[in-house]
Amino acid sequence: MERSTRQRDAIKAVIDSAQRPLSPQEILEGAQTQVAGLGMATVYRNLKSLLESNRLTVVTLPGENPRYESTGHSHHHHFHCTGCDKVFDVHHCPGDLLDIAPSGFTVERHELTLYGKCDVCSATPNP
Amino acid sequence: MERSTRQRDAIKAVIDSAQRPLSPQEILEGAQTQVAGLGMATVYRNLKSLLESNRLTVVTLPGENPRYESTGHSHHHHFHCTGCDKVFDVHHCPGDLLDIAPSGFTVERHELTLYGKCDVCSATPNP
DNA sequence: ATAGATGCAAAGAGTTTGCATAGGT
DNA sequence: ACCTATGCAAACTCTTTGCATCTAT
Repeated sequence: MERSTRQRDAIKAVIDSAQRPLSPQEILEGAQTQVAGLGMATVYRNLKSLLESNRLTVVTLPGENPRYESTGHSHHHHFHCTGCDKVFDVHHCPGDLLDIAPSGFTVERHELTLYGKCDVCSATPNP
Repeated sequence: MERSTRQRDAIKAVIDSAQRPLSPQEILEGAQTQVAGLGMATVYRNLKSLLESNRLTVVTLPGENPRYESTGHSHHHHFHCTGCDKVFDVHHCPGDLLDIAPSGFTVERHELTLYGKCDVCSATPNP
């Protein structure tokens, strides 16, 4: 069975407490404040097992390396602000996308990313 | 100015004639049928310049390496088959996603990816 | 003739894996 | 005691870059 180690607990804690998806590097640095000698391989191994058990979700933005966030939250999407480059959760969903796939195709799930200006950047014409 | 070479022409031709986004490897293999000695570095260099001049679009799917497709296809989305791992264009669109973003947010564009089984994989219970 | 383009190989960046050891159960 | 998890380093994959050569203009 899966053991509870200081490393694993630290990694989970960093991801769970984050307000946004984190890169492996950010996760490493965050967890290293609790477990000094933590290595990147351990981060990746834990990310992998967390992903396989669906406790983690990958967030892939164009041109950027993958980021990871806790699955605990309900189904949601992302809003990528083209002004400040932050990524926000969007908890609404267009739903019912089964009918837009070509006939014969079976839709299992979907990912939606919105691009635009967040509330702050919308209110600030020129940063 | 930009020169017209056999390599560049072959690379463009492969991408333009594809009905789906292609990986650098697929582009290399396709273009090599026309230009035997073509190297991967040349593919990447051309992808880069095509991207910079907006003649190409990156398609970045979670957990996948980037794929490339020619710009100028009308607005569409992607369907990622979890069976054969190919990516298909989806020309329908749920449209009108402005209202699902938080208030104060301005939506400029959106990306939608469907996951499931393509027609071939849907018809083949066990590969 | 000249400057951009190519091919090769080496270099980078990110991620994975083999192996000996530490540590949870 | 057993056996998973870790740390380190090497291996791997994907992408970029340096350099000599080629070639379109």
